[in-house]
Amino acid sequence: MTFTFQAEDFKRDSSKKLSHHHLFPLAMEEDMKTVDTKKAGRILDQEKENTRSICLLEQKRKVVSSNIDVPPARKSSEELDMDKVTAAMVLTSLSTSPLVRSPPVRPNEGLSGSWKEAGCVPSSTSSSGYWSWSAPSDQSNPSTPSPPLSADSFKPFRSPAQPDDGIDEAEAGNLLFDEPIPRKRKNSMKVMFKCLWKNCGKVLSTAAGIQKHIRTIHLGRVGDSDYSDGEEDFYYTEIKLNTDSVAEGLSSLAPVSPSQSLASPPTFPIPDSSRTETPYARTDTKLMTPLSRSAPTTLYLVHTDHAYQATPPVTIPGSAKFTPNGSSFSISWQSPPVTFTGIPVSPTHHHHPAGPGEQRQHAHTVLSSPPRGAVSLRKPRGEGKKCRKVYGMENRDMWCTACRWKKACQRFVD
DNA sequence: GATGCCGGGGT
DNA sequence: ACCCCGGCATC
Repeated sequence: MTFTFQAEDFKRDSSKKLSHHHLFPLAMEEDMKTVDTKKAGRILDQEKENTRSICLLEQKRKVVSSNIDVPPARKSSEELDMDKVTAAMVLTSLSTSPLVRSPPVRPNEGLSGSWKEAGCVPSSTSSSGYWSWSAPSDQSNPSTPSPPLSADSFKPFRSPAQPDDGIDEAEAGNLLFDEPIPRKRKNSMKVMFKCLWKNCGKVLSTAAGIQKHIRTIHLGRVGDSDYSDGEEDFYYTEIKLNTDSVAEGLSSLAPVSPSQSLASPPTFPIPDSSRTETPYARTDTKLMTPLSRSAPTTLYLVHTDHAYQATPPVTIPGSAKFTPNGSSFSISWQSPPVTFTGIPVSPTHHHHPAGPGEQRQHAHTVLSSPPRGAVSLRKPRGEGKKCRKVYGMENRDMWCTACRWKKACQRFVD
């Protein structure tokens, strides 16, 4: 059993975790072979995997039956049952503490892995990667918000009806955030669930609640039946309020107590994820990606330090005025992959934050037919102080990324 | 001269 | 994609 798990596990991770080789000499051999055969072609590989799976199952059977008297014929179904039970346990533990890296997950993986390879369910994680939160997909379709779900935030509230997914998510979490994460998750984490449906910012404290909300309100599932095809999962996200890192990052910024957002569900509860320079807080920011919000009348400067590389920032003008200075300025979070098409901004005043290409071109189309032939349609330099001016050359590491790269400043947009 | 940032190159 | 920098426009 144990051996099987290790070998299987190793096979799955072989492409990534080369550093673990010294732990499993046997597996290393296997792995090397796998690497070699990769060049020869996937078919061979597949064949090999299957054979190995069979061999391992055989081996497993021997080991188990030497200890326990089990009829071999029933073996597979029993294992499946145990699979489910273990998966349920794992999911339960996951739902209570999001980052429990519970060892039972791995053996489970091993087992399900062999079943999968035998042709049951293809594992999306091992082959094609993981969920991406910058999913550029259907922005055009208003009925599918397609929220940016990181594997990390996705994991804890997967419905137990899908044990396989739960396992995969767990693995994805491990793969994605292997190194620095453990200190992020502490018991100071508050978890809420926010509906991502357009113009609905409902926040509930339980996954079941939000699922029900989405089912009934948005998906129009009539009758309060508990039937769920898991679709709701895509329409809500988990809001983690890490009092530690947030407070850490916020120490010099606007004082917004996390509990405040807990106390006021109907309002928009996000603005505590402010700009920080700490990677941990930045990760948190990703977790708290709101997809849509009921249009606020105040100014929201939506950007991140890395907005230059990431999705373009969205600026919603309004009555309130933020005056950026060194210590406190815009509320920022990872801007969701939604294009705010209906914002009534007079084109002449659309001196927007220059984002990457797409946004720039958009500006050109909005601006009334720019003079032809002018090759360098350079936008006039903004008068606001930029990172360079504010922080100075000596504090270059405090600049926003764009400034550091001599790009249009993303922190102090004009 | 200082600053902002586009365009382009390196990895 | 990320990062850096030459060089130009603007202040």
